[in-house]
Amino acid sequence: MPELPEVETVVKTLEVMLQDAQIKDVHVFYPPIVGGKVDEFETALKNQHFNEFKRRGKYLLFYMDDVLLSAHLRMEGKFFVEDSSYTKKKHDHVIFDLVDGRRLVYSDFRKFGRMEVLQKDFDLETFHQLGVEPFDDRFNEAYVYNVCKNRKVPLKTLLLDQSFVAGIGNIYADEILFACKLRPGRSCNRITHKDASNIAMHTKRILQEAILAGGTTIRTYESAKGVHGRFQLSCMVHGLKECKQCGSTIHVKRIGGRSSYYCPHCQK
DNA sequence: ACACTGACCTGCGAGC
DNA sequence: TGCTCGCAGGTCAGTG
Repeated sequence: MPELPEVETVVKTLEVMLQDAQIKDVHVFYPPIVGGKVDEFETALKNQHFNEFKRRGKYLLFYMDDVLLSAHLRMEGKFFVEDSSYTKKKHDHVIFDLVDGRRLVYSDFRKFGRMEVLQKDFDLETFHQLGVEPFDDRFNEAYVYNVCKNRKVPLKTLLLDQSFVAGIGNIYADEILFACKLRPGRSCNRITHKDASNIAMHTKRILQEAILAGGTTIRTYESAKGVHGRFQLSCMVHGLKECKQCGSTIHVKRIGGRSSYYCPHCQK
């Protein structure tokens, strides 16, 4: 389940593998992935070079010669760089043939991922209603507190709201709230300035640590052909049965339609 | 404006 | 064994 740190790792890995590579041909096997406009998508990307690699929230951004290609992996989307002998597998939905003979393969067994071609000068500030980046200085105590005091949704729901802050998914939302000692179901408008400060601080810290964990494995990806962005983060609550800190039984509750893990003893 | 729900999709594990 | 059912995940359209 790629969240911000995984997307960051995938972008960095693809940058190493694909810098300056040129697309010779594009094959779309499942049209909804590109919004149904297959011809437009293929035509726009033919002969284009991969010039710059960026990330916005959980979106991958490829700056080409004349256009910007964005990709969202959703839950299961993966990019692989293969050689010319590669044959299409069942869950491959988009294949980019490169001029150097390699193939960039987009594989996604749930068909949830999406790609779109945009203008190069597309305003990323408002891209898909995305909010501030977690590492931006604007994501701070004052910002968190001011948004929270006007909202009544559970904190967990707010952290997953991409227009509040871009890039946090279900796993990190649970981990951030554990670090802040706040229950996921706590209403936004019932937090203190100190809580807001903790949310901003722990969000940055946890995402940064996860990026570093993912980053250390980039070399492995280079030798292998796959680009997974799969990092090993030791979770403190998400997916666990017992709290690592106090041994209490972890509770699982559905909040905002998602499974939310928390320790009833450590989180108030 | 905000809050909530269902659709999208497929593999897998639980229960019958 | 073989079937059905529900869950997992992020985003967005639709509804209240």
